Amino acid sequence: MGLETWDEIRTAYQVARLGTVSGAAEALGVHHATVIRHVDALESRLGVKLFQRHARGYTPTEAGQDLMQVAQVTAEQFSQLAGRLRGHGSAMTGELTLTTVESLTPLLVPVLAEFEVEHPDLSVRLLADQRLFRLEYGEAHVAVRAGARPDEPDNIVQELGALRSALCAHRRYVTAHGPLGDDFGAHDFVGPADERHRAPFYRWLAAHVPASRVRFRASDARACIEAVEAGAGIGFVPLWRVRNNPDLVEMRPAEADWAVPLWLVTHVDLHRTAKVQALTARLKEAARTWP
Amino acid sequence: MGLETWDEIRTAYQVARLGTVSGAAEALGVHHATVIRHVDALESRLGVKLFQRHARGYTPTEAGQDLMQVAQVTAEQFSQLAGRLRGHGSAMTGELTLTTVESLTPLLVPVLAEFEVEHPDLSVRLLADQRLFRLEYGEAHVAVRAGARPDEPDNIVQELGALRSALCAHRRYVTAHGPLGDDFGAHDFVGPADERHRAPFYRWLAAHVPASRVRFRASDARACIEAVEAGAGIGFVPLWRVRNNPDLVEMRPAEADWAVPLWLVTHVDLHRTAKVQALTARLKEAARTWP
DNA sequence: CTGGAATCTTGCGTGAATGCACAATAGTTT
DNA sequence: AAACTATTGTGCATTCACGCAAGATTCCAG
Repeated sequence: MGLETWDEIRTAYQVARLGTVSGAAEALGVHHATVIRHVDALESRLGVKLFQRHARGYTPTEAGQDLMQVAQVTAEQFSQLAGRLRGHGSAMTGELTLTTVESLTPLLVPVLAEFEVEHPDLSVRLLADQRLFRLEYGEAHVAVRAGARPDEPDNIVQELGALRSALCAHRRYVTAHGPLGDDFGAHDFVGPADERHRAPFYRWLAAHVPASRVRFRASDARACIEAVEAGAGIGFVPLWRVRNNPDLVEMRPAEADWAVPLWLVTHVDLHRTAKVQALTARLKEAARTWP
Repeated sequence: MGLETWDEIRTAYQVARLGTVSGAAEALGVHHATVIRHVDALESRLGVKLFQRHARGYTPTEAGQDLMQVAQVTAEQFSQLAGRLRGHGSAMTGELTLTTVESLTPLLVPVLAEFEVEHPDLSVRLLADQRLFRLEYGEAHVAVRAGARPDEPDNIVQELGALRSALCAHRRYVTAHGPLGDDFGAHDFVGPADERHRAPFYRWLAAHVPASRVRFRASDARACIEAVEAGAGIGFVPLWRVRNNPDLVEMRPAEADWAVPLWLVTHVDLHRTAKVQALTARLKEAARTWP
């Protein structure tokens, strides 16, 4: 209680610094009367005289000099702060956090690593977990989402290509069971624990493959892929993973219907910052080279 | 340019600290609409988003966190300042300057020395010079003036007794010239350089002693007294000085008309401070013991 | 000593900032 | 699932702070 109006302190500071009400008023861009009222209010609330008034101007008392010194430091702090804050919008410094689902991290990590090298003052953080990190609370600047188009308010959504998958199996499985024809009865499949899974390729699976032929089921997408790579059967594997694993055999090429759309999501408050703009541009550029 | 409204920074600080507009509004004692408007104004003027808005509250961005840290320091500084400022009015610390004419310093010095011992945190300063120090510009807190009652505006004037003088001479002079009767023709007097001097005892001198009998004249009061003490003739010497000098002889006792009134003057802005009150009380107490 | 310049001071009218009320949204609890 | 609470967002009326201008005082110069 006492110094709750910081603007009045600022006014008193200018008066103490310049010595006259008129000078302070000009420096502050306000009227003399306002300056006088601010000082009067401050003094009466504090119960202390800050200035001695005379016809030549205002001379600060000891209390006024004390206030002036404190306010001087404050003014400098705020000035520096203003400079830094402008930078926050346009400079490439500080942290930059991207969140996504775990299964996409192998795709994103190379892009992020390259991006971090290009911007040394930027500390890039990748937040991947089972749970969905929300942008609203400032946990991340950018999110890469898969599946249905996000439509949360205050979020800006951009297309980021699609994640195409092929029906694959380990070459050991192929040598044992032969290629995949139109008859699925002789083959083992890998699928989701939940038969009603919403992913487009799993809807295709449920529609075209008898449930009895899905011999391995897992709730986690990564587990399903690893099962395929271990030779448990035929399942959907993202094309980028197929390229990196020579032991995998494409039993049926990727169909357009199986593609899972990817979305680049940013919070509207952060979307215009240079950092976010640079990263989203980089991600969209990289997405064009994805299979 | 940018952070000129300190109140808005204070508002944003509370929002960043408490996380919600409502909480900040309650802490600040204003309506939450005001808080929103302050933050909006600050952001639009800076061109930087300070907060991410969501239904749970406001989460500070990096810029907002930066502002919060700076404002936190400022808030603490101002809080400490407020404490100190209250002290300035009621505590006995810092400087305390008293100004007077040179001739009164021997009377005041003992009182000030005693006062300084009683208040160790107080640094007492005595400003005495030929020129008159004015209280208006903060050069001194208290002034002791002699002569006509000061009537400068914004100054508080209190009576401080009177300076009584007697007509004295050195005992050598008395042995040489004899005592002072009603005939002044046989005596030598010491008087002011300006015959029309306004001091009451000098008016008496001009009225009762022929100018030709004033054999020694000096413009400085101290010089006149020293001339008397040196045996140059009969002159006016303050009673306190007579008491301290056994060589002086009172040729004619002090008359009430000769007394020079003393005034205790303080600036209205500083009059109520504890320091000034203590000193003026001490001075008035000491004045009662003066001859 | 008299005019002039600069300053502070104060009453008055206007406008911008504030408070209020209601709406909308999301999270929480029953 | 539904009611409840706590939050933000916005249009409208009001008030308070601001700018303006005239007055008062002091200091300075000729």
